[in-house]
Amino acid sequence: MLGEIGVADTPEKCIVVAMKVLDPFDIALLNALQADNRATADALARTVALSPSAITRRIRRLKDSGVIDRDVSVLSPALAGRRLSAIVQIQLHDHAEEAGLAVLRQRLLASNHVQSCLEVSGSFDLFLTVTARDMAEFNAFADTMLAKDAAIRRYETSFVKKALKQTLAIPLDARDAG
Amino acid sequence: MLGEIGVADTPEKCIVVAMKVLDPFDIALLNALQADNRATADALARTVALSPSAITRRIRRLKDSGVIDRDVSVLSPALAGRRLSAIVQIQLHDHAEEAGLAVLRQRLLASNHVQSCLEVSGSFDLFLTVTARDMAEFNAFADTMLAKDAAIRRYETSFVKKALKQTLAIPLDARDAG
DNA sequence: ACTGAAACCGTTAGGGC
DNA sequence: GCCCTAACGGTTTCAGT
Repeated sequence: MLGEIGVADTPEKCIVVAMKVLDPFDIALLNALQADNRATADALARTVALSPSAITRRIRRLKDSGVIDRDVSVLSPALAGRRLSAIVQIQLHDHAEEAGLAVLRQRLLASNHVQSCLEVSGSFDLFLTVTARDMAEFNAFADTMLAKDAAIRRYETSFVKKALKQTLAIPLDARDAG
Repeated sequence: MLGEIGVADTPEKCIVVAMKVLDPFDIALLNALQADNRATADALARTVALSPSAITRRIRRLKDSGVIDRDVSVLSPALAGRRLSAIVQIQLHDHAEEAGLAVLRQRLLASNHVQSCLEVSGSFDLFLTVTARDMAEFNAFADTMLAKDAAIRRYETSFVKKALKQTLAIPLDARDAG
């Protein structure tokens, strides 16, 4: 569905395969949808200066071209607050084999306890956000997923006391237009 | 934006009041909607063993009661990959005044460069995920938001080399019912 | 300069809820 | 009533003659 990024056969234009460029209308639309994707075309038409049908056409196009990856519901932070969230910073072995790393990555991505998994620069290599019902479940996760893994040299855990903000929205502006 | 757990100070925040319990149908619905909130009631009815009209009723109720906080579009990771993401770990001054902290928190939450802001245990106090168009914009953010702030003792930045996974989904199961 | 295709837009009418 | 979808007609752009 979505092309791989940045294989720059053409320097500027290949943001997404089927999507030439994003014009200011697309930018406005994407920002609105990142805040509320259940807004009706009529409602969006009041914000974006387009007709409802033009809105729906563009949304359709943005989705088909893969600019919009998915549409999801976000549960209440209050609900999340009843659970346990942890930040896990992982240091890998310097000479870890790629095969072992691939297995680790795959296992982490497959686990629905893992909310985010980022490769980072610095003294640690991987950065996880982990969610669990309680400490027992987190310990089970750590024991089975992290402690035994041969590619992991060490890891450090910080527990989230309070989530003040969490979003995946990317703020776009005119400079993101093609 | 974020509700305190179980504290009903404002109508929108009191989650469990309007929502007595989540039964297994609600759990299944929430898991489905966290993956795809544009799924039609008919499609959901094939997964969840309920009629389409019952589905829409329940979704309506979950939204009104605040269990579902919001519905959003998530942009392509490929688009995000063109930008710069950073993890910023912040250590506050031991004797920082609450007033200064509140100002800092508010400024961080108001910035749309800040994707997540978490209070954590451990040697650092705050945990940020920051998105910026490029290094220049990130530096501008760090200079204006972090470097000058009196409440901040020090901060460490790790740059995201590759985002392998990012979601806000909370995996629910039968034990979350009741 | 002319033309035809393509990509837009906006307005409609029909169907569901 | 509102909402979504599909189809129609008008406008602009641009390549090629």
